[in-house]
Amino acid sequence: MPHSLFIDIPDNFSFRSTIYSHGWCELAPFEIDETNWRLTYVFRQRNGSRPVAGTIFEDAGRLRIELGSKPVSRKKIIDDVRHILRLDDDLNGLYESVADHERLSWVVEKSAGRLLRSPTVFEDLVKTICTTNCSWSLTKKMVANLVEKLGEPTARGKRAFPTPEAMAGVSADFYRDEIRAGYRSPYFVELAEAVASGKLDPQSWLTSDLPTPELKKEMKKVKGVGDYAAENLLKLVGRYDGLALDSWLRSQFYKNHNNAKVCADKKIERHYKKFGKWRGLVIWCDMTEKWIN
DNA sequence: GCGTCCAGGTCTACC
DNA sequence: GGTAGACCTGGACGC
Repeated sequence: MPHSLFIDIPDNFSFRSTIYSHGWCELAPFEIDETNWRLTYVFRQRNGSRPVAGTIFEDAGRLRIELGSKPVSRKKIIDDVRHILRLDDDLNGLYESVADHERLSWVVEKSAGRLLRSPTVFEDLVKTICTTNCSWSLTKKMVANLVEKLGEPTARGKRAFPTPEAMAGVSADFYRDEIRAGYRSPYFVELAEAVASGKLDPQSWLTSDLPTPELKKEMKKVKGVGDYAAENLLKLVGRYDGLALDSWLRSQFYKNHNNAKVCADKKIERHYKKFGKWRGLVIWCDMTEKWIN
């Protein structure tokens, strides 16, 4: 007998647009079923209890979470789902800024703009470092290795994303040899030790009062986090005033707005300047239109 | 089969 | 503050 939880769907929310908003749905312990439009994630639980896998899908106008076993805390699972799907984000400002735009009005129609994220900023931070200077296939492999080799198993064998403590418990050689993380290996050891010891609290970035440029500086203190990674993380904590330009985003801009010719980042920045604090989200929606539509 | 390039960049040393 | 060179990995590509 499955254990199911239900969440009402808020206005301006699209389950499909959200779970397919960027590549995160392909990174373990997320799994996406594009045939039936279901998203599975392995949730950590409180009190040292085993993680539990949950599959999220739309069911009669609500979101249903079908769990592999009875949860210790229903509230913890629901809070995590609300967080990863950005159910409580207010994107009215984004929609107002693109509503009359010839090329971008679809964002309103499709209720796009909610970027899927992990339950913890630590997990998003590690995953973001795994996206730097490598192919997407290698990113997926590194993250899958982290989950497979360091994640705690559910009763049925799926695994959660590893805790900072678990990641701090292995050496740089382990990251090199088992995770295939290459030069990122010592970065992961340093990061995990800092978070496990309480010296660094990435979760506090969600509610930080720091202005965005200052918060970005804080993020860049983490080894392996540069401009792109910090701006990607800023988006995941709800700040969209950085473009998070990477090679993929640049190439898409060249194709869509510059006759496939390379141009300086400043030109890209000028193009989206008018969208103000929403510009990071606007460029992302603009470049991923084909994914959603 | 082998060498080179480069992908959802960043760090360090040097100027 | 700006820039060159090094850095792991693994898939794609040319030869």
